[in-house]
Amino acid sequence: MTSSENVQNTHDGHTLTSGRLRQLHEAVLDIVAVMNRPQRDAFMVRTAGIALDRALFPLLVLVGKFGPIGVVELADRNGRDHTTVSRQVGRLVELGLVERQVNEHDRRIREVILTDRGRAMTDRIDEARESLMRAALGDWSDEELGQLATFMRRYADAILGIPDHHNAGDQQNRQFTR
Amino acid sequence: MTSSENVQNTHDGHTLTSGRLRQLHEAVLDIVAVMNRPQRDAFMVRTAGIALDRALFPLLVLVGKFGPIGVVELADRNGRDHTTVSRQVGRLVELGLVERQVNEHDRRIREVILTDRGRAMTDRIDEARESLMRAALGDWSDEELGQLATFMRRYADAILGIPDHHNAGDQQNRQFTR
DNA sequence: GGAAAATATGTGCGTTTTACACGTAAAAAG
DNA sequence: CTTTTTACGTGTAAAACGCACATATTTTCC
Repeated sequence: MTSSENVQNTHDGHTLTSGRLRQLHEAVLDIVAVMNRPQRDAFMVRTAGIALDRALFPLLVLVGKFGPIGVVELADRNGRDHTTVSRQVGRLVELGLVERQVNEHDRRIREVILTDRGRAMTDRIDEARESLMRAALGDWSDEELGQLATFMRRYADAILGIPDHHNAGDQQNRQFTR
Repeated sequence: MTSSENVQNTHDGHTLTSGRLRQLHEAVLDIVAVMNRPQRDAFMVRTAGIALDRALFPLLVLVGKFGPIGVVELADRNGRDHTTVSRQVGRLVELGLVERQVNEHDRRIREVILTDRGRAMTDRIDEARESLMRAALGDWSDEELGQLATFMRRYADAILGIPDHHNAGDQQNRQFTR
């Protein structure tokens, strides 16, 4: 049952070697590692010139990117329980960086949106990130960048499409805490 | 200073539009979101048939992928302080999933490696992940998959290359806690 | 139309996770 | 060979987190 030569036919006749998938997974792990580096956030926040709790930074960025956005969706994108995110949003409100507003079509949803101050901050963060990305990707050709972006988008959509699923709390909702 | 038409020349004459970079960043955010979903880990762990604390799972996978690996490097890949990871490794040792061994050439480093039991577990996790990936990427052609993997690897290397850097704690080592 | 189920959000509260301060040991730099 | 840097670990206290539970709104279905 070693997987070194494991090959499996897919429904439409293509084959995916384990090796290729592992290679892909390894690259993704590296990317996630970089994105999860706290120093990375720290640099951006410092550039933006504002002190912000570690846990709040990714939320602010997500609100900027995907807002107006509900707490549950925000929690999903952030990989945290919605109760945790709810509290963190509360802190962002206190800091004057975001606001809540009831969704027009579904009054259960209290959308989170950036305030002017929050927008100013994410703008500076975007600039900092863009600067870093330019430095990292400066030697890529325009065509290559286009292909990269296309593949990334397509891959993201593919894995986003995996049924939320498998996991979907069954037996108990409890997490598997030891 | 709006960025809608912001274009900047790079050292070798190419241009990177902000739009393209933003598009790329958004895709990366989606990917990271999926990877960070706790339910995802939960599913894998359940598949592997063993209860494992949430925080321990990513470490086990990293040790399997990159081990033997030192605590500091593990901490970097995991985006946590090395003291945190040190303790978590201790727990993995207690669970009999990993072992520590002093590096032969640098006795400061206590490499972390999988035990047979740990390897058996990561093998099952790998199978579960592979199954998910096949489901998600089953309709990609072999050529496309190759390109995807290549681009991912190249992008990972590019951002891994960003000097650890900018951030590098200066004034104080203290994190920017509020 | 209305009961039942599903979804979105939020608070109480105990647990888990995390990082800073500090110390030791080994290697690298000078 | 002294100084600096790097790797690792423990004490301690705070931050982050999630489950149980409750409310409000929408959706489902008979």
